[in-house]
Amino acid sequence: MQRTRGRAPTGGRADALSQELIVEAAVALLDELGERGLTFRLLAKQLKTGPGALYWHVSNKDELVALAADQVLGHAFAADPGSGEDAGSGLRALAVAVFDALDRHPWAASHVSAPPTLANALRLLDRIGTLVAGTALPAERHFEVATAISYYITGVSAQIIAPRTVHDATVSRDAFLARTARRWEALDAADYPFLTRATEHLRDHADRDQFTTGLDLLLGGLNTAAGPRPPV
Amino acid sequence: MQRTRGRAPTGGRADALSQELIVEAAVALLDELGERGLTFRLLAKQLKTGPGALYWHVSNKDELVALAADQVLGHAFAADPGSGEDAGSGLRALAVAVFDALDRHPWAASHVSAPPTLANALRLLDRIGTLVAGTALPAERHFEVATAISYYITGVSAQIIAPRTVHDATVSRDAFLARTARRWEALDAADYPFLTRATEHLRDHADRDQFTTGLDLLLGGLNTAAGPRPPV
DNA sequence: ACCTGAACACCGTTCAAGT
DNA sequence: ACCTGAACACCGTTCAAGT
Repeated sequence: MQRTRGRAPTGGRADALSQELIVEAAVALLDELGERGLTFRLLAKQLKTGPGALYWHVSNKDELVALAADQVLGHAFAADPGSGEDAGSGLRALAVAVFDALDRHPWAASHVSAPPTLANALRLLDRIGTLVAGTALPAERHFEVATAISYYITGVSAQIIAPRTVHDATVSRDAFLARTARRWEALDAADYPFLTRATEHLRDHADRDQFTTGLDLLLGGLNTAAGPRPPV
Repeated sequence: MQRTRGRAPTGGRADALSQELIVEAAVALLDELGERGLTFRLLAKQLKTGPGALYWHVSNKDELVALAADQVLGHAFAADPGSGEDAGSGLRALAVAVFDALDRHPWAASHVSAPPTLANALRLLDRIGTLVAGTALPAERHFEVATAISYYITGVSAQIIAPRTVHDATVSRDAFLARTARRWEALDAADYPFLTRATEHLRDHADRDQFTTGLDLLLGGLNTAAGPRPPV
């Protein structure tokens, strides 16, 4: 299970493999070729070994992709300005940093899963929880609220970002939205009264704004839940 | 693209294939064996044909799974009591119906993707939009708010439900939570001040409550956003 | 128009053998 | 302890041939 950590702990060959090295190379391949493009054969070739060698450091492809996605999640902490402000703005900044990190590595979005078990996912939930704990909310609600926020961040990011991994290779985002808008327009207005009038919004929408709209609703709900006390 | 619809439009053989038949059989196999267990060879055998025949009705496995997931989403409408109440309770009932439908078919959770293009996903967003339109919110915000709610429902459901498809075959949910709780306890309290104290909440938590906690926060935020008018 | 099934071009993963 | 690479047991998908 644990296998090697650390890089060539002394006396190892200079070009020794390690889980870090493998995950790093996997991220690069995933960025370039997507999840289907990542292959143990190809990855092994890049690292100048045989496919079997990789299995000494990761137990299978699922674990490898999960580790790679957690690596991407880690980028968010580098971008996040960190605390120093009130809980509300801290949560918002953190959420946006996660969205942006996943936005740059779309294949990762659908692989950040709950409850967290990997290093950076754990860090994320802990940070959210600590911010929530600095709120007017009663202590017994901290965990459920922190979890709800964490689920929103990763779940909604995945909803918005993951579809890109399917289409982007073949059609551009704009072309996809335009085609979808045309399909909505062609629907029967009696069956779909809302969608048939909403197509211009679909064409114009910015993904990041979609994410923050719901986020602000959720964080706004926090104020309500906490009662009329200092802003969260 | 379009291929056959409808079942044996007259003069067809009684046992003729159709997309509906294929999707129905796929749902059954997905329920039983999960996404990896669904195989064109196996599916063809169940339907007493060769694998090639399926490609006349669906273009590939991705499309088949997407259609199967949309089928599952359709179950939610059967369960939903429907309108007759205010927007807030209507949205809540619809959201919970979707969660429960996905809960019964966990493999589907990660395949409901946005923006909607398939029949039931379209219906869902239209229904949410219609409910939101019956709110005090200004009209120009209807689309973004409806989308935000829709993203919450499918995205957070997927976060909560999808992990089960990975573990359930090997370990039970309780065993997984217990193991995760133990890992959290073993973390350094200085690095993870929140998580190390939260493990009992993790063990006790009910998935469905996690979903509704965030949902109520989000819907509560709607009241704030709409100003002090009649409840949404 | 729709079905058949063999064949192609891959995969992830294992494992005996090496160093 | 770690690496090698051939081999196993599959896949999704295609396509010439049938009805």
